[in-house]
Amino acid sequence: MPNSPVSAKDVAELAGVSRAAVSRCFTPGASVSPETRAKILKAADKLGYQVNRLASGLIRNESGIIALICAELSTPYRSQLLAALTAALQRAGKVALVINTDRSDGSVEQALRQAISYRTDAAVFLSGMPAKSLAETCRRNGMRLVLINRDEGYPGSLLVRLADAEAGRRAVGLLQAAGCRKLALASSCADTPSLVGRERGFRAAATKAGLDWIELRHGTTSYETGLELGMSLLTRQDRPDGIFCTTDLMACGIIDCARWRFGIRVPDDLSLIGFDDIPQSGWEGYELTTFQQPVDEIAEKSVEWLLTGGASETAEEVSFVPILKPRKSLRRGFDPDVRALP
Amino acid sequence: MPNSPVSAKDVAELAGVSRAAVSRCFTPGASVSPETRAKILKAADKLGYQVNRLASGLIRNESGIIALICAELSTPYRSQLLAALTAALQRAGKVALVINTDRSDGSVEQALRQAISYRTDAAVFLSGMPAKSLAETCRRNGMRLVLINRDEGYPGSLLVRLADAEAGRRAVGLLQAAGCRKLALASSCADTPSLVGRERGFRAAATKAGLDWIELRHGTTSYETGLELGMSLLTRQDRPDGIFCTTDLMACGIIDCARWRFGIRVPDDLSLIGFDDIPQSGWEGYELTTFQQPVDEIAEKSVEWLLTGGASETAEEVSFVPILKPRKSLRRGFDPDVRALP
DNA sequence: CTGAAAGCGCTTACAG
DNA sequence: CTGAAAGCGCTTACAG
Repeated sequence: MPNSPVSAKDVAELAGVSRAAVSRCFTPGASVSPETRAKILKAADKLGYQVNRLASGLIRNESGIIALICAELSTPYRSQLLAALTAALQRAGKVALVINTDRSDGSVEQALRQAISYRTDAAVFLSGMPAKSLAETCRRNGMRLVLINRDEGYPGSLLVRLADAEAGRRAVGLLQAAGCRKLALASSCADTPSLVGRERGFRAAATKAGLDWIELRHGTTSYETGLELGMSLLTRQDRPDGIFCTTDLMACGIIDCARWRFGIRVPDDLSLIGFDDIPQSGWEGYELTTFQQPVDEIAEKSVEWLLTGGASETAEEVSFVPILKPRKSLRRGFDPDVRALP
Repeated sequence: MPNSPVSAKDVAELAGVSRAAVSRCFTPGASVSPETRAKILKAADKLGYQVNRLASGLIRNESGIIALICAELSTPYRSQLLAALTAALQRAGKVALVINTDRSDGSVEQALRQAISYRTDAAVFLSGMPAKSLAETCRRNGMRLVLINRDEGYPGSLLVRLADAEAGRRAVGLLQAAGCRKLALASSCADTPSLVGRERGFRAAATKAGLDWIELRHGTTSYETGLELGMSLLTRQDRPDGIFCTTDLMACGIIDCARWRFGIRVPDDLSLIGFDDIPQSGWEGYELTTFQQPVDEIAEKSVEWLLTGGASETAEEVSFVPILKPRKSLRRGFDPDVRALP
């Protein structure tokens, strides 16, 4: 029972070649003759040899590891993005190191230090944002950064943006078109760039349309917050009949609050638009009209950039526009031909 | 702009000590005098030094990386377990390499090979199961295995089990106590050890009680399957009034199907019990009575075993019993003192 | 407590 | 195409 994994040396001996030849055999593009390759492959297979990526990463200065830094990863939207990212990474022959961050101070910094110590080729931030100095350290170390749904990029990083404000703007138009008289903007206090963008767009459009609207922000970005948002909004004298909620998860809470606590019918008495298109939005109890985050495209694009891309000095940026996913939470009678709408 | 990360050598030079001293300074338990330690720490901090875990892993034969192998990780239950596991690992100073597996052949084998090539200290299987020969290879390489909700363990591995059959059994009693006349067992065709165990327990108890029950299995383990299960079950002549569904996700589908497609009231006309206790089960539209998987304890225990534990030759095993989480999907009037029930 | 030296498993110029 | 040799950044006996 050999307690040590087989190394290239073992394979070389069995195949009767040098360790360099073995190494070449597993290096794409290196030159080995068909005969030696065959001999080596045979020996490797027999011994169950796997290249030691720790060693090769050390020498080649490329570990093949990508850090995925993320808070609250069990949340529907996050876990979908995480799944898409790990899958895309795997298809590209890379591997994902998942690091949780929590609300505590220094948590993202610590995550990034972990990433650095494993010499990950890159770090993808699904949430949170590294301090500029730390980002600089990463870049010096040849580590690439992709920032998803963040405000600003850093030199040599990829910023993946979503047209959040645009969605907020469109929500106002859609709610109006659905015949809503009293609009509300519901959000959490998380103040992430995504939420802030959606809120801003809503405000801009509502202002422009000369509308008077209610605005409410509460707690964390969760289902429970949706419930509380619903409690506040739906007990008001001037109860809104059209709500744009910055997140599907919270919107589900509002719907449940409306339906089960107040008997308010969606969409008859209340129209609602969310954002994200989490799986639950499609469930029959919700049927939430929402803006879909193109999770797969985001993942695909991020990985593609990671793979190619000379480390440019400027911050690169890609933008996606969330696609409206019409379901049943907007009052009927509104024109289903969405393209014709604002 | 130095494009190479700082190494122990740089720190040693700046601090005026040997590279060995620097290494010791970052090795718990190694002997360094307070003065040299201070000098080194200062220099390291100034340079932004981070120990290269690739190199230390190589030399110490311990990478600090744990592979988490998992299919469909964006599913509510899986993503919760994944979050718990990564968090527990981080608290222990380890790091999680997340590998997706899909339904395709050889997918788990490939995942495990990835893990081996990164010389992960261990692999945790959240789903799927490695072939015995591969498991043996892992053990020879000093890699530990933890198998969650699997059927059998391997020598030197930890098997984490849940009392699935027990839950299935209790479900029958609870449904009976709720006054249900016609029971049904609803599941997917996934045939995982967990599902099979729950099904078996149900059957055993129903048989023992001399009950006649309907049994239906369908598709994958998903919300959509729940919908279809509902369609089949609720259109029957002898429509059941009590269902044990092996998974909350599917149970949510059944509830929605009953409520929105047939106007069947839960729990008045239909009682339901699920399994997992995913967050959605607590949402107001579901209020599903279910058995809770102790996700945090499972994660905690797994990591603890990973940290301690001489590699014993036998397969170790821990069992958890899922806790009944009473909500509102069981018909009222049934004794809320759950302890008194079967 | 400390440093010089050997070695982990690999890759990559460098000759041939 | 192939091998001998140097070197990646670290740790760990081994002396002192």
